[in-house]
Amino acid sequence: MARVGIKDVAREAGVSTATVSLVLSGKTQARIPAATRERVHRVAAEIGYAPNSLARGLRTRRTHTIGLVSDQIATTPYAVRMIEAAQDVARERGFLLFLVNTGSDPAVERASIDALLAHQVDGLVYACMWHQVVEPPAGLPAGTVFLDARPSAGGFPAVVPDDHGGAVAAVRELVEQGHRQIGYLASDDHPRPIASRLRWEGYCEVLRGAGIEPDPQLVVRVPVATAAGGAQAAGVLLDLPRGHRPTALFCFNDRVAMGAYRAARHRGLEIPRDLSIVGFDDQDLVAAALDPPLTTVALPHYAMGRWAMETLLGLRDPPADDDVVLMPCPLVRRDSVAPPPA
Amino acid sequence: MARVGIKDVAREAGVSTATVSLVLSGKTQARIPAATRERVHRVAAEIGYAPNSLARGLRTRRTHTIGLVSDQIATTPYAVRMIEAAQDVARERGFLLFLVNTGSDPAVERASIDALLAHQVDGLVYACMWHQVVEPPAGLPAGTVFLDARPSAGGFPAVVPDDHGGAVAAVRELVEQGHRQIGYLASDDHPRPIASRLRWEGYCEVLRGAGIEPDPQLVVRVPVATAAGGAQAAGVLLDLPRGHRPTALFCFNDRVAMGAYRAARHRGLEIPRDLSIVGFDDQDLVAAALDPPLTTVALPHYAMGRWAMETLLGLRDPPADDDVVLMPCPLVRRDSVAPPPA
DNA sequence: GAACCCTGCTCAAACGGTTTACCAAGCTCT
DNA sequence: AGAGCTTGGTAAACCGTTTGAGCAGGGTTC
Repeated sequence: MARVGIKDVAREAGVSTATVSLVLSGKTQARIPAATRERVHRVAAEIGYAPNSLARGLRTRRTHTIGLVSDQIATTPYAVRMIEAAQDVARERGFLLFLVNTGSDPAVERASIDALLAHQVDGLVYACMWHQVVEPPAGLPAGTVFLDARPSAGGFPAVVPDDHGGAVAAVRELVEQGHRQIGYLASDDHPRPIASRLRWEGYCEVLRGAGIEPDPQLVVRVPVATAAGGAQAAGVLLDLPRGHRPTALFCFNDRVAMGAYRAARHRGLEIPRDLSIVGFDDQDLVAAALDPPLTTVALPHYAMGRWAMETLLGLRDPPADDDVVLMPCPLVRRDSVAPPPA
Repeated sequence: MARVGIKDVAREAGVSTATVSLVLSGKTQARIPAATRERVHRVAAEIGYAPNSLARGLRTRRTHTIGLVSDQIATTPYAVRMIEAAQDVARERGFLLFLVNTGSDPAVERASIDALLAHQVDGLVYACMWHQVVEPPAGLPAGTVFLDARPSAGGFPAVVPDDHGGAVAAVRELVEQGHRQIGYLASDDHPRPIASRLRWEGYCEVLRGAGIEPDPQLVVRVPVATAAGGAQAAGVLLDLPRGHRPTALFCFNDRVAMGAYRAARHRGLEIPRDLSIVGFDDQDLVAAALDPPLTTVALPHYAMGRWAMETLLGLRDPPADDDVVLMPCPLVRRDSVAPPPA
């Protein structure tokens, strides 16, 4: 059973393949009377014509496919929203998305990019699951969009979360409630130095703005940003002598905050009465599920994913060269912040 | 700057395009001496030849692409491991993966499948993010593999988690510790009737096997399977009069278990001393992060994803028609189970 | 009545590979 | 010497579509 092609339609409709092509691809400027158009459409439907995008792509040099290469896809669950967003935009515009997960292996990355280019993708998104600065692999086509990653030397459109701004909002929330002694549970996790540094800078900036000199004793690095690490790190801050102990904790992320909850509970501290906590990431699985629900800063994964695909498809003006777009990270107020105890 | 093609290589190497094709596609049975092969390869590398998979696919009728259409991708974070697994297998075999997220919209689903077929994918995976029985859309090519979904009328290879077996393992763990009054926090969430029913059946089976008649009072449906719902549902069981109150809780999933922890804590019950809890799903973000870490049943997302892609690519024998493969759900022992209080 | 312009198409050349059939030259065997 | 085999290739069709150039025939204009 041979596939039915444009020439079968042409034969059945008594026209040439050129006409069929003209009609089916909706070239309205071609001078084809409505009667013929209708006949072609009818025949095509009758005999079950299905187009072959390969042939079309070969001829037109546009495939309506986009490649998305990502370092990871499943490790940080909510980051997958970026991929969802990119896919949504692509689909809305009639594009199909090739998804590749390189596991951060440069050889795989190379091979994947080559395979995608061999498949004549119309564009590439280079995504990371955490905000990182990356050395772009050689041979990326111009116009490749960086998602949640900034190319070390610029030269590509890129979007990353505004970690600094998010931290400012978070810490300002605490300061406005009257806190003066605010601890920061920083990450020392391998791949996320920038995010932690930017958040720390935002933290310092707000404190200084409020006339508080950041106390180095109040920032502790958690070696691996999990609940266990957070519990331990929070512990050292909560065990500080009275008067030195922070009344609020700004946590590198929600998992660390989850650990901070545990540390507080073990010491009989009630949140937010005795201790205010704000997290980062808004992983709703943990942030909203904590008791009390955690005030945190949302990472704009969906917005970044959309932005990336939209600029790739030319639906919005790309930023000036070497300008990295900072996507706002909104504060999500829940119930873990209150004024400090008297 | 025209792309360099096979004919450029041919010209530079002083051979025909046929020879170049033969060499580059590694047809070892063709009688081409090593010297010529080497020359072709060298020239190709020198002038930066990059193959065009479209042209190749057009001719060979195989594109080395697979389409994966999924109802959702980001809602249940760890389910994305299925996609990762499928992608890993595809990549290992030199296949590229088209990812489509339909949002459960039949029109989008239709259009997406048509687009994938137009792109001449070599195969399709139809995936759901929760174990479901689905009415397959019309026009799915034979051999389409169902992932975490069973086609209502059979006819396609399919793999789903062995919810029943997982529940048996979970409840047996409790029974073996000596529990006799075991509550079940069931789900009434809209899209997951099968999973909850199968787990419930496993629960009943183990109890009966141990000579315990399941007590309808001890199963409570949580309308929406979140921590909040779980806390509420667990509360009704924990507030039962002494002697009727369960000593252990089997939870539909880890989020519900998280709520059960909270309900227990509010009532001054210590886990596992006063109450044993086992979850389901092994969402490590919550299961491993709870205090104490939660004993639960793992959903074999990665294994199912691999299985799906492997059978699609013909790397393993497909099951007999209408046979749905049940992937084992292993019990993950952590610290939330102990013998009942004396 | 010649020149020109519409209208409604068609022709055929791409696009970039793969593959089948065939060929020329040289050697071997009888 | 001629048949037959081996070696090292090549020619050309083919995959399914798009698209620029062109053409036949009728109507209009000057």
